[in-house]
Amino acid sequence: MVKSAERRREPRAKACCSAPRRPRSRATKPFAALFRALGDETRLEIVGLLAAEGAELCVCDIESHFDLGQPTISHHLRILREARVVASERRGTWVYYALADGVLERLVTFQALLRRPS
Amino acid sequence: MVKSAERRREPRAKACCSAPRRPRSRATKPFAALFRALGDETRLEIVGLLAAEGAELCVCDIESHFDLGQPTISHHLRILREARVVASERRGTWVYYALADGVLERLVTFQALLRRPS
DNA sequence: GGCTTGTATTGACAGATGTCGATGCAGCGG
DNA sequence: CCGCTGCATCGACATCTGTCAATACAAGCC
Repeated sequence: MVKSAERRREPRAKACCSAPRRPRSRATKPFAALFRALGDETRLEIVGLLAAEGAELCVCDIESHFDLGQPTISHHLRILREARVVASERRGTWVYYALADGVLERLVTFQALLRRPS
Repeated sequence: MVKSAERRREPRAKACCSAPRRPRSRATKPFAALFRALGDETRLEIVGLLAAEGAELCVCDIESHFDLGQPTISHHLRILREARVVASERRGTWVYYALADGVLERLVTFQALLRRPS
């Protein structure tokens, strides 16, 4: 019952938090915008849609999968575009959206940050 | 009989968007909460901190890295905990936080969803 | 030119979110 | 017992965000 091994840090010292404010170690910040863009069910579903198609979809195609107005879809697409999650290209009347290059790479890079012990 | 335009939306069938509303293909939804938790700079920095330490940190240790009040840090830690990004354990007076198991696996799973052509 | 369709932008609104100060609560030590 | 320290919760506030209706813009067709 008595856990002999206090993992780290014996609470002997009065102050546990003696660490003097490290210098903002990691480059995690550039990922916040990416995750914020992915942190909405509708947008994530759009991403899944584009991944499932493996190709491009025009806005009205995407819109037809949701019970949301066209301006709302356009709004979400803009957020995804500004986070470089998707890319758009106009062809004639239609604007086609597809997954942007490098999205998977960015996720892999973030994973590496988590994995590396230092 | 037109397809189920439940809302006030009546798609005039036309050229590009004839795709008949696929059945919500992917299981992307469970990831939205994860990404929402990661979609904040402070929280992402906390995650990077715990990954960098490769171990546990008590709240006051974490707090000392930010110019934010203790209740705010506690709030972010709760969000991370509820998204199962971190896990907490009380030992004596202190509560230690560490990266939760399975975070990397969840990211890998999401990547696989993006990678798979269908 | 006008008309029609597809998409983006604007303005407004309710609800969610990040932050703080104040307070509560749990453990430890006197 | 009492006080102290580390952490969580509460209440309030300002800001951000998702949604809509209305409108503007772009490109093709009559």
